[in-house]
Amino acid sequence: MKFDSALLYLPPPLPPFPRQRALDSLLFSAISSSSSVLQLRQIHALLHRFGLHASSFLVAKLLRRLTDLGILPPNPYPSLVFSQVPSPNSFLWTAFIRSHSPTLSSASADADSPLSVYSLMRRQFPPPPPLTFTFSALLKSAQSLSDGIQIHAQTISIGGFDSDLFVLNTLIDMYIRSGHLIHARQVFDEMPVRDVLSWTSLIVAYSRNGDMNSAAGLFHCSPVKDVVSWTAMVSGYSQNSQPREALAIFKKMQAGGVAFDDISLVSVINACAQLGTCNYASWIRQVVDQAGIQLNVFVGSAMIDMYAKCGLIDDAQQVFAEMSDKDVYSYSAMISGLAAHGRADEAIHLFEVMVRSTAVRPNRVTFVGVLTACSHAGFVEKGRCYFSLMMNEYRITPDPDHYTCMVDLLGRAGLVEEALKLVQSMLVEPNGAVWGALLGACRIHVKPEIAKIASEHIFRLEPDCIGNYIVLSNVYASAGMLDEVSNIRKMIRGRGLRKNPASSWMESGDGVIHEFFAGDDLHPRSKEIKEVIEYLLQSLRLVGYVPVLSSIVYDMSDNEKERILKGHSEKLALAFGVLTTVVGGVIRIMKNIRICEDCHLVMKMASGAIEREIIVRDSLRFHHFKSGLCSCRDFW
DNA sequence: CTAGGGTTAG
Repeated sequence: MKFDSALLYLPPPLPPFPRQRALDSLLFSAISSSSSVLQLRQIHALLHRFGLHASSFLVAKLLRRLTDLGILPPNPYPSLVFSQVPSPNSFLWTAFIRSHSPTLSSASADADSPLSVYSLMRRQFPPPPPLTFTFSALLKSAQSLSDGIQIHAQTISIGGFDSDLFVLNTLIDMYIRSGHLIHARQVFDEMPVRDVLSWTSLIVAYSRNGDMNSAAGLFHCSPVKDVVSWTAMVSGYSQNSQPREALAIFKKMQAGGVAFDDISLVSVINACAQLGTCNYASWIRQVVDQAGIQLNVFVGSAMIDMYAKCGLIDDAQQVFAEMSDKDVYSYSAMISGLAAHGRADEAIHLFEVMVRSTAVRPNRVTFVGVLTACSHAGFVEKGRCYFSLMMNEYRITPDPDHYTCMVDLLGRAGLVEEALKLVQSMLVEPNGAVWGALLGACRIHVKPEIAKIASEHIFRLEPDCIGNYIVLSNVYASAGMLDEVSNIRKMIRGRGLRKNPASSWMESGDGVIHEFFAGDDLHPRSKEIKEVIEYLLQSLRLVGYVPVLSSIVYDMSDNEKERILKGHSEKLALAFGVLTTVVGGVIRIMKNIRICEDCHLVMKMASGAIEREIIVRDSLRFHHFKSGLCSCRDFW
């Protein structure tokens, strides 16, 4: 039997008197705008008073509002509300089915599942005709593939809806949610008609799977594109760490005359954060301002994060101050940013303000930020306090990220044995980062025995990560264990790993990136760069600079060590900065590994000698060098 | 009434 679906969309029959219709719509909007169960109960009482509690129209709205507020069965209230309607229509049944959506908590008993409510509906006499919404509600609540297939079968057996665009889109969505992209794709391929939603759903699914090639292929073929599908591509690239592609597709979107909105910009801001350069930061700020986009929590948090990652921590703070609404993301982004810039006191202060004077509750990410702040500043006791505060007060079970912070905190402060004990006491399996933090501590404090333990785990977890081998080799070299050093070298060769070279780079005013490798003379201005370094180091010697030869752990003559130190890539970048930036301007350098002691000393002294602020972003954090001092207070 | 968004460690 087929239904004429057009008939089903007719509005409910008009009530006899206009007065009552006005009352209906008054109550309807009252329900829509109510934000608590108490209010809904009061409205429900009003429905009784006016004899409207049997109205499918109003009760369906009431049920949907209850569902949105999370008042779901097994709470008896929705069923009570429903049961007061003697002959519910299809809309009300659908709302009732929706209210049985399985949520976070109790796996609902079979008798309470949306599907069983649907069977109940079909057993009515005469059965209310199902709507496309009915199947969409069922599909949305499907928890498993078999649920979904069963529901899909129902739509076919009843007929009429098996080729409905809305139902099929929901079906695609169901397959994607249950992780069956291939089934989703099959439905998509067999659909008689597709709209922009069908295309976008699949594009997003592919990009969440990390498959941007398939996503881009689909996007390219899609005959209809709108701001949402374009944004899906931008965010796909940005979430898959392809910021340049994200920006490229955003520019294409603009060129195509598609107006962006705040949601699109969030992904673009994110891409700029990954690039970490000031030019893109100021470009996107202009785009945001010119378009008159409000700094809501999404745009604002993304912006805070971006400024922090571009080394513009003051701008990040300014955005934070400008935001009228702040949530846990905004606070976490600001706290992590301050932590990365070594401004631990401010990070901790902000955390205290947040918990004391706002209703914002910290989450696990917030604590990662607070703990990193402590570890970057060497606040051992404070770090311990926040770690237990997190567990005891906020009932957050520490995850490997939190342990990484704690191991780093203890280990860097010299409590390497305690850090090892902490790792061994973990209830969750330590990951590579946790062991890596411990290994890093062993390098600073030369603990070859513990380094051996850490590296055994880390080589198992991250066999291809070259950095770990190098750190271990440096520990052995510092301890004078030369046999072990050559063993590591053999290991690296045996596993076919290659060093990715240390490099530093700078962005010039026109946005071009200039990259330098240790000891290279590839840059066109290499000759001048060398001259600047020579001149700079010589003048620094006059005010007491002595090369930190211990930064080179390998066995060679002091002259050779000095020559190598001179060629470190951040020194090349510094010299290039001196040559190319305006007098008095900030010199910003980025670096793919950690800065060495000798370069750190040179940066400090140079910042005083040439009266320039120098900001170095190494692989872990920012150093702000100014007037002969570093923001890290020489603790890194 | 189904498609796109922000904070996380070595």
